[in-house]
Amino acid sequence: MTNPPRKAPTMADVARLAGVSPMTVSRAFKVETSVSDATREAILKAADDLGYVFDSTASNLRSQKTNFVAVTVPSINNANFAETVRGLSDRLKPRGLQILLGYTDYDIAEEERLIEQFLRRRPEAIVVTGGRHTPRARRLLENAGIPVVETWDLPDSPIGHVVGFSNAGAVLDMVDHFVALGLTRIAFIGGDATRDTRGADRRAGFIAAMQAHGHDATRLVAAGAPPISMREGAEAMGHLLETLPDTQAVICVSDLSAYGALTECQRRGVDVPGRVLIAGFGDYEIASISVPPLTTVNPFPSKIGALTADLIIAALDGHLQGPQTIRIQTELLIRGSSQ
Amino acid sequence: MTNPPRKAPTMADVARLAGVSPMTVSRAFKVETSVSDATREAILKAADDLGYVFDSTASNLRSQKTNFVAVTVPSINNANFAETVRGLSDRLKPRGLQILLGYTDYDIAEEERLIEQFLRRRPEAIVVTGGRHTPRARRLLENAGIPVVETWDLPDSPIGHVVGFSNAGAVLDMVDHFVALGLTRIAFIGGDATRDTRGADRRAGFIAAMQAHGHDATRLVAAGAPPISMREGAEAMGHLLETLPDTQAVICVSDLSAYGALTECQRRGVDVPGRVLIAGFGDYEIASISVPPLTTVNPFPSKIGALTADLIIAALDGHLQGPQTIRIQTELLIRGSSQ
DNA sequence: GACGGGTGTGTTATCGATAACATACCCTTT
DNA sequence: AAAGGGTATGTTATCGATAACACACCCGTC
Repeated sequence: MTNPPRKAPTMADVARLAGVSPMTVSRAFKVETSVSDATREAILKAADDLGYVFDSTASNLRSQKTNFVAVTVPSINNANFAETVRGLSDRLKPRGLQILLGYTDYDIAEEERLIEQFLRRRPEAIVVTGGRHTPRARRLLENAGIPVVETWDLPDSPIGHVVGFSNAGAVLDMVDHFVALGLTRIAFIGGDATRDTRGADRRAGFIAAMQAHGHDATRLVAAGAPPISMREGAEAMGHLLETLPDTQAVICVSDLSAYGALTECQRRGVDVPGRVLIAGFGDYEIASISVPPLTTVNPFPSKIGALTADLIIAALDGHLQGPQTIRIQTELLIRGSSQ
Repeated sequence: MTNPPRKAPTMADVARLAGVSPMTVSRAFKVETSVSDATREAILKAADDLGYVFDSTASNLRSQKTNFVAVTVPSINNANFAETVRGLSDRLKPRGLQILLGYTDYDIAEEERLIEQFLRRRPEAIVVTGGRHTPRARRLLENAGIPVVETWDLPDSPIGHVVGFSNAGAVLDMVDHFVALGLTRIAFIGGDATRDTRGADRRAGFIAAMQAHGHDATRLVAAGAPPISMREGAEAMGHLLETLPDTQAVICVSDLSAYGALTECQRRGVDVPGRVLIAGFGDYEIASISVPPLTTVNPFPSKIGALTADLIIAALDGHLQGPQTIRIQTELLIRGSSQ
C-alpha cells in the first residue's frame, strides 16, 4: 500500500546481484545446507539490498511442502481451545510448522467446509476438535493422505490419531463426589445436545452416573445453542431455582456457565455452597479466582495441544507405525463451591 | 494417514476422465466462469470419483493470489482480540479470504518474526495490533506492497490504514467519572509499560487526567509482564490495600484484572463499591455478569474487526485513494462497581 | 600418487494450475 | 446473408523455487 508497485524481486534477481546461481541462493536461505559462509553472507546481503522476500508459494509447489498444520476448533473465543492451540503452536513452531486456524461455530457442516478449504492448502497434518463429523468430512480426512488427529474426545471409531479424554467419565467422577457428600437432587445445566458433542457427552455421563447411583437423572436444564457462556448459565440457574428450588447441587457444562450460575445465586441471595453446590468444567481461570472458587475438572488443554504436536512430529518423521490414541487423565478439582 | 499413499490426482487426471482440457476443469472449479452446466457437472462428477482435491499451492503461484489475510494479535487467549478476529473473519469469508493468524505474546521482536514469516506466504493484506513495531518490522510492512492495517490504537505515524481508538482518551473519561463523584485518591493497576503498549497508553492517560485535575497520579501498581489477568489483578489489589489503604477507587488495565481486584476485596471483606470503587477496560463478559458488575469501557472489538475487513476489501477493489484512519468511539459503561 | 569421500556450486527439468490468447460456434441484428 | 457479439472451449507459456543429478575441487589415506 505504501511503496511504488514495482515488481517484487525473485531469487534470480538476488542470484544475479550476488553473482551466483539461483540454486545457491535457494540453498543460502535454508539452514544446514552446504553453502560457504562467504557466499551465504554475500547472498543475504544482496537479498537485503534488493528488499527480497522469500516466496513460499513457489517453494510450496515445487517441494510439495507447505509447513502448514491445519487446526479446527469450535470457537476461537474460548480459553480452553485457545490453550490447546497455544500448546500446539508452541511445539510446532521450532519445527518450522505454522498453524492454519479456523473455527466451526460448533457446527459440523461448517467444519466440513473448513476441512475442505484447508485440505486445498495441502497442510502437512490436520487437527480437528471432537470425533463427530459429517460423512463427507470424514471421507475427506480419511483420504487426505496426511496425519489426522482428533482431540478433546475419545471417538468410538477414530479416523487416525486421538488425543483426548472421556467427557462422560469426567462428569461421572463429579457426580460421585456429590453423591459421596450425601446429595441426591443434582441438576445438570448444558446446551443443545445436537451441536456441542462434548457437552452432550458430559450430559450423558451425568445421566448414566445418576442412574447408576439410583438417583433421579431428569433435572436437566437446556441452556440453548452453544456457546454456553456466563449469561446462559445465569439464566439457566434462575430457571432452575424457580422450577426445582429443592435442587441441592448443579453441574454445569463449563466453568463459564457455572460462574454465571454462581452469580445468579448471589443476586438472589442463595448461598453457595450453603444451600446449593455448584461445579463447572474446564478449569478456566475464573474457577480458581471467583469467590467462592469453583469445583471443576481440569482436562489439561495445553497438554492436549502439546501431545498432539508431538504426535504430528513423530508421524511426519515416520516414527509411528499405526494410529495412536493418547488418553488424557482429567483431574477433579474440589473447591469452595462444592464443600 | 489412513489410505494408501498413491499419488494424488491432478486437474489433468480429472480432465482426462471428463474428456475435456485441463483449462476447462480449472474453469469448472471457479464460480462465474463460462462453462456449460453439463460440462461442469461432468467435471465435478469426475473429480469426485477420483477423489480430487483442488491444489491451492499451484493456483497461488500461477495466479499470484493466495486469498490469505495475515493477522497478528498479542494473545490468542484473549476475548477482546478473539472478537476482533471473529469480526474480521466473518466479513472476509464471503470474499473467499482466509485468515492467517499468529500471536506475538506482547513482544514486538516476536511480532517482527511473525510478520516476516507471514509476508513470505504472500498474503493479500496484513493486519497488526497496535502501532509500535521494530524498525525492521515497520520497513517490511511499508515495502510489502499490500494493504496494511494497524488496529486497537491510533499511531502517531501510521504505516497504512488504521482502525483504532484512543486508549489514553478512554481512561481519561474514566478518571473524569471518578472525579465527578468527588474522589481524589485513585489508583491504576497495569502491567509493564514496555511490553503492552495499549496498557501503557491507558496508564499514560490515567496520569495525564489525574494531573489535569490536580490530583496525585502516583498510585500506580505494577502487575508484572503481560498478559495481566485475574490473578495478577488480585495480587496487585492485595498489595494496594496493604500499602495505600486509603485508596478510594482503582482503575485496572482490563476487566480481567479488575475482576481479580474485586474478588480480592471480597476475600478481605472490603466492600465494593462501598469502600473502594473499581473499574476495568474492555467490556469482557465477566464485567456485566459479576456481582457487582464492573464499570468498564467498550472498545467494540468485533466492530474493529469488521471495519478492518471493510477497509481491506475496499483497498483490494481499488476503491481507496490514500491511507484511511477510522477512529472508533469507545463507550464508558458505568456499572455497580463504581456507584 | 591413485583413490575415496566430503564440500560447494551449477544445470536442467519440474511441481500443478491458470493468464493470455486463439478459435469455433451460435444467435441476433440490419 | 453478412456482420457483430457473446459463449464455450482449447493451446501455449508461465508463476518462482528447488529436486535430482552432475561435477569440480580439496583433503586425507594407504
